[in-house]
Amino acid sequence: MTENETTPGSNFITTIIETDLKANIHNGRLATRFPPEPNGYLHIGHAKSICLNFGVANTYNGTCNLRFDDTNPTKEDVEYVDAIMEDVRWLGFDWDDRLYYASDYFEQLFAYAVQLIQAGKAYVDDLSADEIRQHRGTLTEPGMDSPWRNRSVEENLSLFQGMRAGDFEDGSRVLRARIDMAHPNLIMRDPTLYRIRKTRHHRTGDTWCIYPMYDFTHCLSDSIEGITHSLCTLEFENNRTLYDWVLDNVDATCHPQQIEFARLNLSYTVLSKRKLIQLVEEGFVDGWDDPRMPTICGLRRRGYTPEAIRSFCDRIGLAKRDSVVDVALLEYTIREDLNKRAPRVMGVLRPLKVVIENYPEGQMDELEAVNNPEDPNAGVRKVPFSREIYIERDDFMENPPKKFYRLGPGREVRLRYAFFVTCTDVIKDQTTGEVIELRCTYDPTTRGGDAPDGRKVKATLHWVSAAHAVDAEVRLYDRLFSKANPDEKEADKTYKDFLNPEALEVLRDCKLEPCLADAGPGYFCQFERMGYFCVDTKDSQPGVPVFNRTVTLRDAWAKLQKKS
RNA sequence: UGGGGCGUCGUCAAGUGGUAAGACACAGGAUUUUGGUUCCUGCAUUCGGAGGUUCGAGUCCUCCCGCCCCAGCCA
Repeated sequence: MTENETTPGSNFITTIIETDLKANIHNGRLATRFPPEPNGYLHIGHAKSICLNFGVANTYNGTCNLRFDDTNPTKEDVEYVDAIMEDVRWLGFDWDDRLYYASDYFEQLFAYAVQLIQAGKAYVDDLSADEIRQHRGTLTEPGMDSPWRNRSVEENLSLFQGMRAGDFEDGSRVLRARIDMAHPNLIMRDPTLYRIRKTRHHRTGDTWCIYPMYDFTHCLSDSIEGITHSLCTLEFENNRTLYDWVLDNVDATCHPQQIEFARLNLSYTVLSKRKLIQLVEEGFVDGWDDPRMPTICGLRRRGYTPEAIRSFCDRIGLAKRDSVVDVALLEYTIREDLNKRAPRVMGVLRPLKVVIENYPEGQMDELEAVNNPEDPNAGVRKVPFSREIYIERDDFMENPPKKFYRLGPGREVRLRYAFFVTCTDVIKDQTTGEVIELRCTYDPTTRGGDAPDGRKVKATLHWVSAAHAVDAEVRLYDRLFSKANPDEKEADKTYKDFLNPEALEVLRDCKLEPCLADAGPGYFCQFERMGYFCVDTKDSQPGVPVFNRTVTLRDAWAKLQKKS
């Protein structure tokens, strides 16, 4: 990847980093980390964090670790760690040998907890979860000390060892930091450090039955790894006080700086893990990699490229204010990337048969077509033309309105790279009145698409020779929600009520150019005038391709129609 | 109404006391064998509001308003 693709623009975090580097705060060292919990699939919001963390490491000659924050065995699974690694790699980032797991630090973390107990700064509490909540107080009232808050160091030590040894049941006791039950920041009212969970962990198995909490684990993991700047999202701002407290009250040598930034919100989509899970589990989509999903694997299957996603992340900026980025920007970045790279091909999605009456039966012509007008190196190809072809149903109107430039009775248009044709007759279904076929004549002197007499035509249509067409299924994808902010409160409605029924339309008798017969997974192209498409990685079979629409082309005509 | 944050164009976002970048979106126009691409043009006399300091304020001060986060043995 090129330098500027991974170089986020200047923002408040790069400003801090540059200042720190200049001041030699960490001996000129920069170390970041991307710390996902392996309890779900990565989505475009994670991509923002990945691009930030790996991006600044690249820019400032630092390092970025991949660390799994796997401290809650009830929610986590190796399925997710594998998927996360695949997605980070696919996005174009490399952690070299710096792959870590918080669970690797369980023994060290336990020792740090013992330090806290020995210093009288942590205690074993026998209160139930309910009682702890009741003792916590409220936003405006101070909490109350637990009756177990003043146990001796010896008793705490022995109890904590007992917790580790499995002597107590889940939920019967926790280890708590001994801070201040009247602290104005609720996070600091004797936060839980360890809980008992007799659950098998996907990496440590049954070695442990007590597991450290996020607030205790994260800062120490950062410290152990020598992280210099610990970048996280805004909802952890309150936790920073505890992050610093733990590091200040234990003999940690490295004290990273936690900096919070606003998480990504995208219009017309939801990004909360809880909602994404619901969409999958309740069958609103076909899985985590459903091309309608904002997950990395969904976007990948949809045809988004790593380059486009990185470009998007660079363009959205970074700040501390809550914001909603317009999904149009994401669509812009994929078009921008594919425009330069996608080969052009003709594909008729909703076919309408056209017979060229003055073109000899049984004859065939091979026309030369440019593979990509944006890329001379892409070369040319031959496209077969014959008496019977298909054009797009939307490219013909029996009673064309004012600004409709395409085909109509008696009108002449250009078939791309082929000939000028004029519509001479419209054939309809006797009973339904539906247009089922068009009769045209062609001008043989316009071969290639230019008229020797210099006459012009208002439209150029894509087409496919009927005899040579490849039949294919094409899936038209669109935005998952029809409402810009699906989370906005509206009388007894939830985001699920705003799912866009047109987010998926399956077309089964599409006619594609013959060169697409062997297109396999990984192939992407532009169907001229229609949009960018890619071969579906799951449902496509050799010889029977399935294409996914990644994004439409910008469409001035559609915009005009919408207006009227 | 405890504490922590945040308010600059429709949407993101620069700006760090010297006279409001850029991008997307939108609207015009030009070129075009994709109503695509590309190229031009327009798009905040004003920075949540009101006062104040200053020769000068989006930037500093005061007060007010609005939004977000925190009462998991989740992360």
